[in-house]
Amino acid sequence: MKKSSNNVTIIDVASEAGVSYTTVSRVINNKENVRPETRERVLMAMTRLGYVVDQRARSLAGGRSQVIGLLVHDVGTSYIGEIIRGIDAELASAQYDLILYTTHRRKTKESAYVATLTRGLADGLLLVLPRNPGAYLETLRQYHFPHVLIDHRGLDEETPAVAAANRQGAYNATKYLIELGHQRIGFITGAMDQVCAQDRLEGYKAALVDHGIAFDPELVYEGDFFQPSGYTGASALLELPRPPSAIFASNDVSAFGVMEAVREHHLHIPEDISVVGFDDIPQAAHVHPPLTTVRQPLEEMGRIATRMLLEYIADPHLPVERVELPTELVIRQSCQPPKSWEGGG
Amino acid sequence: MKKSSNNVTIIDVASEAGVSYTTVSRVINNKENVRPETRERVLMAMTRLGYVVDQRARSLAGGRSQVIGLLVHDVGTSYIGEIIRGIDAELASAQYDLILYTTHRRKTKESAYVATLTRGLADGLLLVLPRNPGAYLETLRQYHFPHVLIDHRGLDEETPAVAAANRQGAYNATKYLIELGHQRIGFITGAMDQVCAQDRLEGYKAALVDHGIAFDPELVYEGDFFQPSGYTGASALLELPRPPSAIFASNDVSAFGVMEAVREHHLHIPEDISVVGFDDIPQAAHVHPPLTTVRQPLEEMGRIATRMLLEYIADPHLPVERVELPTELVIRQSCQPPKSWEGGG
DNA sequence: GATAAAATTGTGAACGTTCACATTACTGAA
DNA sequence: TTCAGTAATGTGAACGTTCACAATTTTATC
Repeated sequence: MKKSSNNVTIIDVASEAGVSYTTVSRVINNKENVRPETRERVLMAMTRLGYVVDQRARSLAGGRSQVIGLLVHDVGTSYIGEIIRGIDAELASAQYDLILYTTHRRKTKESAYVATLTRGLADGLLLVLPRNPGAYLETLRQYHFPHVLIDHRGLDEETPAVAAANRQGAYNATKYLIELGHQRIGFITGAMDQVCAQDRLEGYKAALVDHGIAFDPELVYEGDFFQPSGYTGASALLELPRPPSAIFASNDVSAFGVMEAVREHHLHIPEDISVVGFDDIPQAAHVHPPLTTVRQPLEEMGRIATRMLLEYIADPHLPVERVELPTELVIRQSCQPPKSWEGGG
Repeated sequence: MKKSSNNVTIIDVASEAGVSYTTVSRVINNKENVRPETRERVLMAMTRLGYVVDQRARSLAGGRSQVIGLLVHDVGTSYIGEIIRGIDAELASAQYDLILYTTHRRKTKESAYVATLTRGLADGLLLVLPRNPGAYLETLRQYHFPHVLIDHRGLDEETPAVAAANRQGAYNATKYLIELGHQRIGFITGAMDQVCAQDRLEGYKAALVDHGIAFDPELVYEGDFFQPSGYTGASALLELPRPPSAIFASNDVSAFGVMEAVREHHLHIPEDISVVGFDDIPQAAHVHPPLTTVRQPLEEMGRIATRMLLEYIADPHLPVERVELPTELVIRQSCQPPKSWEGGG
């Protein structure tokens, strides 16, 4: 790496301070049993020489690397962005750094990849919404490598995880639409290989049933959480012989697609059709009209997962913890009672 | 770190394959002068034992860490997200990983912090829009640590950098508005301690002058690139005795703030007032009406900067390269000729 | 003032690699 | 067959730490 010539090491500091290198190490790591004046002398020498610890060496020798890994499939979405923000905040106070692994890029066998991670620089791993968690989790568990899942319930009860109350959120949003008077409510699903997408669909169905509305498969369009799927899904729903008076999309981004489709059909939100999203990403408040959506506490999820992970790193034998954070319906201006509705309740 | 017991090292592989550990190292690093059958044997042993290289040891011993650092002040914005996407794509093909450093969090002296970075795991550093580049760049240069600036021109011609043609972009957008017939064009600046914000203001001014329109300081509101500043700026401009017929915001996010303010004044875009942004972040296309904006090739900037950085890492003595990528006016539906305008040109 | 106990400091090895150099094995020409 | 020259492999040290343990100093107790 040839990191310049002025690599001042623990040994340089030691001779500058007139002590052994172990003592310097003790000072760095705030170990006890160092005489105050010695500590002081070492500290002085360190600043005088501009010493800074080499994480690689430290980690190799058995310490912590002070780095945690974050495994995501795509950076750059505001969904991930919000989560990272929470992680970062929590990491900052623990003096940890963050290494980013994106899954979409590797060709290697997933489990082999995870093995690399565990040998790598990270002390622990955060996984956001992994596509095929099986491959990862098994390896991680086998290596006893600290890890926490975000926005995913994992394979079984033995996986530490932080998720949102997806089912409940979808239930409440659907209930809200029903109570506004909607009877035909379209639903755009997320990527159905993901548990959260399944949960949201379930919540939607449950609310219908609980309110005496028959579930109509015709009103459900299988999407994938991306905007185009919201667009095509809504287009299909709007062209039904009996179109819905409201559409509930499984995330905000696909709700934006729905809004686009509605506009192209020369209909207005919320006068002609109500729209609800899920996530409450920042721009949900800033589209027109502002989107009513189910708020997922993304930043907090990142925060809590990080806190859990740091605890596992400190003590790998802590019991498995699984957190489900509440979701909250954020009512904005994209919903109103359907046109045909004659009031009452 | 206690990374499980099954830490298979180069030495285990060596004895499994019946060669010395150096030979294994040679195979791993694809060095020449290894007999094909020996190589084969080592490879077999590696897979059999599930060997995976320890980056920390490799890096310590003088190799590459295969990690580059990314210094940003805030993750979670789609501006950064787009850039990261480009970086990530480029890194993937080079088998590099990405470590994220956020500046807003450290209390330590900036230059001391950078020193840490250079001793850390990264082989090089990418800096996105640093707040006070002086502190960083001096240290980096002094340490001969490979680095590339993104979206910032740096202190002098000696800093490798990738930026966008901010001045030209602002010029063209302003010109576009003028050619639509606008004479009073409001301008919301970015954070004026940043060069890109200064450049955009300059481009705006230059276009006015070139088209014989006197620059009116009353029409310029000093913002900070965030949405609220766009909102308050536009509110102020709209309440002027002679309000502008178009507002040009220095980035998309503040343009969203402008749109909000326009709506609150019960005016319509583009009928009553035209709005232009800068950046072309993904949601610019999805607000209502879709925002006309100056496209900055964010992803490409990340990509190119990364490619440059990797070259510097491979050969630190390469000459300093400075790239300015063109910007492009993306015309959507947020602009039209002003109401009062009677055609002609 | 001697002695054990406790606090402080130092020593040596280890972590898993890469690199410079030394050694051995192989090739082909005299 | 012998010798040089090259290709292939091995050896030893180094990278900068931490950790277990050994050695030393200080403190407290009688």
